[in-house]
Parts: sequence; C-alpha cells; structure tokens
Amino acid sequence: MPFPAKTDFDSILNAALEILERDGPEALSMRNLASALEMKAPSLYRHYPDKAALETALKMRGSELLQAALERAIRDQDPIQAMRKAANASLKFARAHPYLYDLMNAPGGAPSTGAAKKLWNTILELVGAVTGNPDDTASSVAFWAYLHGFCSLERTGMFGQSGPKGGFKIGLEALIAGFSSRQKPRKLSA
Amino acid sequence: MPFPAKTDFDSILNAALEILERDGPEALSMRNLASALEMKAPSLYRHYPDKAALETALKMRGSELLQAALERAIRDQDPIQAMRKAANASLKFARAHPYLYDLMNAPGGAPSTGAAKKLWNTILELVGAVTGNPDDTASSVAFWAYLHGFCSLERTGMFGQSGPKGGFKIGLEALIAGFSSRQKPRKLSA
DNA sequence: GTCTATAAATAGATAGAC
DNA sequence: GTCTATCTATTTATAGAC
Repeated sequence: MPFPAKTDFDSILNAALEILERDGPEALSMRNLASALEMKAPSLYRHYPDKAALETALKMRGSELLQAALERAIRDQDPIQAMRKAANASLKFARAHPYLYDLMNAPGGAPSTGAAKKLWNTILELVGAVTGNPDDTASSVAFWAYLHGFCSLERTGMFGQSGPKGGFKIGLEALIAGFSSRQKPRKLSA
Repeated sequence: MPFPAKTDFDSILNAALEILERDGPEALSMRNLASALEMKAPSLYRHYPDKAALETALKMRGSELLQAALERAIRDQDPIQAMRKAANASLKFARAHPYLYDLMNAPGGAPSTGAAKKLWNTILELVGAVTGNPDDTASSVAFWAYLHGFCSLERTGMFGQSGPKGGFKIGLEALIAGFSSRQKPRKLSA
C-alpha cells in the first residue's frame, strides 16, 4: 500500500506511539495526537472511547514489541546463552523505547492482555529451559525482576555519570549460575 | 502574639508526605497541600520556590527513611545475613510507602543529594562486606537492581493474584551465592 | 466521521493588599 | 508571612452541526 490507511484504530495507535517515544508522555494529549494526524481531538473518540483505552493499546503494543525482540534474540540459542541474549535484548529495548517502557511498567499498569501473557510465557520457557522446571514461576520472577530493575535504575538516572560499571553482567551471571545449580538438584549448604 | 508563622519548611514537607502517602501523587497539589495546613496555596511559595523543590525535598526524605530502615535492619548482622535483612527491609519499605517509593524512582528523578549518597554508601558497604571489595560498584548495582526490580514489579501489579511465589528469595540467594564466591578471588573464565 | 464550540475541571504560579 | 484575586495554560471529554 503506497498510501497510509485512512484514520482508524491502528493509525491513531501508531501516531500515539510516535509521539510518546519522541516527546514523552506529557506530549501525548488528545489534541496533540489529533494534530499529528491532521485531525481534531473530538474525532479520536470515534475510535477510542477515552484516553485510557489508548494507553492500554499502547501497553499491549509495547508487550508485543518486547516479546518479538526476545523471540528473535533467543532463537537457536542454547538455554543459558538464550538467557544472556534475552537479558541484553531487554536492556536494549528499554533503552530504545524509554517512554514506552515507562508506560508498560507504570504503577497499576499491568493489564492481563494476551500480549502480556505471551511475553510472560516466553520468560517462563526461557528460564524453565535452564532450571529444568517448565513452569518455574519463582525463578522467572527473579530473572524478570533483575532485568527490569536494572533497566529502571538506569532510566531513573541512578547510575549517574559513572555508569553501571559492569553490574549488569555480574548480577546476570550470578542468577544464571543459581538457576543452573538447581537443574540437577544437590544438597547446598543453605 | 504578633503574627506567628503558621508553618515552615518542615511542616509543609510533613504534610506533603502525608498527602502523598495517603492519597497518591495526583492529590499533591499546592492547593490541596495548603488546605491540609489550613492555609492558602500562595503562602507555600514563601517556603518553597516551586513545586519541583517540594518534590526534591520529598525524595530526600524518602532516601533518609529508607537508609535509616536499612541501617536498623543490618545492625549487628554478619555480612550475608545483613544482605538478607536489607533486602527484606527494602521490600517492606516499598510496600509501606508505595507512592513515595514511586516518586524516589521516577524517571529523571535521581538527585545527587546527600541522603541519596548516604543510602548508596550503605549499599556499597553492605555488598562490599560480602564480596570483599569495599567499593564493589558492579555487585552493588546488581544487588540494588534486583531489589528495586522486584519491588517495582510487585507495585506495578505484574505478579497478579498468584503473587511472586517465592521468587524474591530465590533470586536473592542466587545473588548472594554469586557475590560470596567472589570473596576469595580465583581465576574466573572471563 | 469529522468538524466547531464549549463544557468543566484542574494545575502552577504571581501581584499586590495588609 | 499570609491573604484575596487572578492570570495563564492545560487537560479530557461532550453536544450538536454537517
């Protein structure tokens, strides 16, 4: 299609994503969004009942993008290497889409959409392949918490000028080692 | 009595903290804050130049509170147990002060205040005592990222009804094990 | 489906009286 | 230091014409 589709659900969503990623959440007003589409704000309400619906759609889109990035990153990798690739892909995603990443992780912002579930299932498979438990919620939570925490702190500016100084790899390897050691259970000293 | 001041810097800060923690960030307007102090909004500007200054002060207060909680938690503990206590204290803090925690970790919200530095130094000491390196930035970053990530995901609602299912302890112990193994340096591959 | 016009509410911040 | 009054700007959202 040489010409973009007429204004509809997806066109609005794409424009919203572009504004969000370029200018941040404060720039994402219905007026500004309509303006980018060469329309007036009230017209948007024919396609989205309210702004919350638009934001929900943006979160879903974010989950899809991240999930796709993870799938690409882990393809044809052995389990442990897949975790490393997934970790780096997550970090890359958060850096490339900071405002979208913020929105996806905003307080009270975890809708149980299909996209979010699919993303979570990808994590579960990834971690399960290392721990040997295909539904290892606990380890997956730990893995995801670490990745998100690092992305979030970096985004906050917590690392300052000095940067994270290799902290990402050290924590990641410690988690991988911990997960791997549980694959073939043996007595551990506490 | 000749016109005693109705309020001051700290009284305003305390009221702001109370509003933030009880009703969330949207309730923290200058009007609402003034009202809680039985004042009018313009009066607040004699004590804080603008709202950003108030928020900066709130972040500092948050850092102080968390730092104090960590200090209490780790007192008289051996290094590894101190990490466990600190981790639980952080989680407890984030749960007890969700909106303040959000504000402290808001994007672009890491002011280099004395309180924030003191907090970070506490983490460095804590982790350094385990790894044997008193200035182990990398390991500290990993530790902090994990704690924050878990708190943040829980806050977002990412764990849903099922809860994190023991993921906190598993990741924490994996990190501790990884840090401990580095205490007595030996040749590592990479 | 898009428009004009406007409702209804909110915010941060300032001027100047006392 | 606090007040009244107000400015300025913004937002989401709706009513009703076309």
